[in-house]
Amino acid sequence: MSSTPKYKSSSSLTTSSNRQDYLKAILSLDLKGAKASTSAISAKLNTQPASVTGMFGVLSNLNLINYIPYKGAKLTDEGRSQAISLVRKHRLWETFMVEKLGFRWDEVHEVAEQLEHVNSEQLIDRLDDFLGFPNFDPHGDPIPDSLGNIADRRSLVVVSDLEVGKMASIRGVLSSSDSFLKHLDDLGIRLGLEFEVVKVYTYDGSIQVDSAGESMIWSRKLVEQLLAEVN
Amino acid sequence: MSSTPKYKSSSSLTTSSNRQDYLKAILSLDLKGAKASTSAISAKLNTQPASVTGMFGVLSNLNLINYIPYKGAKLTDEGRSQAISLVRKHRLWETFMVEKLGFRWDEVHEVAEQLEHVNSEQLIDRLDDFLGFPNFDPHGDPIPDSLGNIADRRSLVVVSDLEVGKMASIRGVLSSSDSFLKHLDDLGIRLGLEFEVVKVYTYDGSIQVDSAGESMIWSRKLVEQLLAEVN
DNA sequence: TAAAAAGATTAGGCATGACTAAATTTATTG
DNA sequence: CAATAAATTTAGTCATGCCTAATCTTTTTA
Repeated sequence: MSSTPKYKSSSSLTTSSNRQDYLKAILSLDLKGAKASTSAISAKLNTQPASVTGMFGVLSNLNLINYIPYKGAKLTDEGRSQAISLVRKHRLWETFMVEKLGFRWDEVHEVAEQLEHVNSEQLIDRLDDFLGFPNFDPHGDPIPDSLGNIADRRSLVVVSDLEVGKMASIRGVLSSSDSFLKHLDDLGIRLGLEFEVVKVYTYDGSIQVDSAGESMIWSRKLVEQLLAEVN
Repeated sequence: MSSTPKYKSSSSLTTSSNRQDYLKAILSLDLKGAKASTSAISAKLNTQPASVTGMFGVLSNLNLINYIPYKGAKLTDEGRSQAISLVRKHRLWETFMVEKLGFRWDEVHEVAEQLEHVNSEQLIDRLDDFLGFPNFDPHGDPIPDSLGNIADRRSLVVVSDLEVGKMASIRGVLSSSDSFLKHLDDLGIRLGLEFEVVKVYTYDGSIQVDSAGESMIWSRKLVEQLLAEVN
């Protein structure tokens, strides 16, 4: 006798936007070293734990996760690959909105949540090209490449940790508060800005930098929230 | 006694992507002067007429259409406004894909169908700005502005109808066949290309044009498929 | 280590949107 | 103008995902 499956599996080629959200949530917990429990996922997605149990059954049948009741879910290779693809899309769209459309770094998340579900590998690869194959998004988070490889975020350093004489480029921020981003705007500090650390004032932790022939002083509070990539 | 509504109305603030598709289909028929019958809509959306009847009930309760059973549907002001907003999004995204990402004019429709459902007026207004507030999409169809005004497509002319001495810019095509678009590519004819009609050869209908200091001859078959805006 | 608390799963519903088959209305035509 | 054909609507289902309430498991704690 054939065993009846506990959960119905849908046989579509593409993973629905809904299911993709679950995969992304599981990946996000996994990267933090946390267990993908039904309660943790339900908190992330604003649903009820019971709904998560149901979806775990579906994703399990689709071989996107390995799910052991009461023990949480783990992404399969295919599930992880799809989740990383979503992260790639999300971060590329955020980069597009900030760099090309002039949005502030804290305004783009929600819209990117929608854009990431647009289904076209060609679109995203061309967007990647259009943006110059960036390695990091406006928040300093690494953008996976088209093969799913993720640059090491550790290659970014907080500007306050840079030594005198170092050349570097602004890549992201640790804080996305409105006042902070406005302040950056006022000082002309944008993504990609190249600069050299000229002097570090140990008295108050501020540093003097040269950028595009101009010299300025950045406060300690400022440089502790700025991420850069050493050139 | 209170009358029970024939169809349930959902009380969400935003119109679901699904319902938006219906509004767009109704608008499209309306612009062609055709009646929005259940069969016509079902053909457009690849569904069954019975499904359309159901959705007409829903849209009617939401005051997005006026629906009289057996008589078809008409958009209300609100319904029309939402449909036009979709068309705007669709055509701006198509323009973006062609002009910025290098897609061909016949490759962009399906992806734009997805992008048009991204919900953010700010996003689309900034995209419009980024693209330079274009009046026509790559197919020569007018792009509604942020207030819903649509330019008159009649301000475009087929290049074969231009008179000698006229300055004009390429704005679209009548055919989107692969071979035609490749041919345009070969000749360096792109959207926005400015040119002047120098001579019309009545013998075979070909015309001589000057563009960016260069002179070339376009065949009759070619110019009958090209749309331009007189400068 | 047994009882209580916390977490997860099952059971039973509901809304959205789609489908098929049957019934009804409108249009066509002999 | 009646009868058939075509179009439309109604009735009854189904899949996806969500919810609440009730029932397990697992973990904590006395």
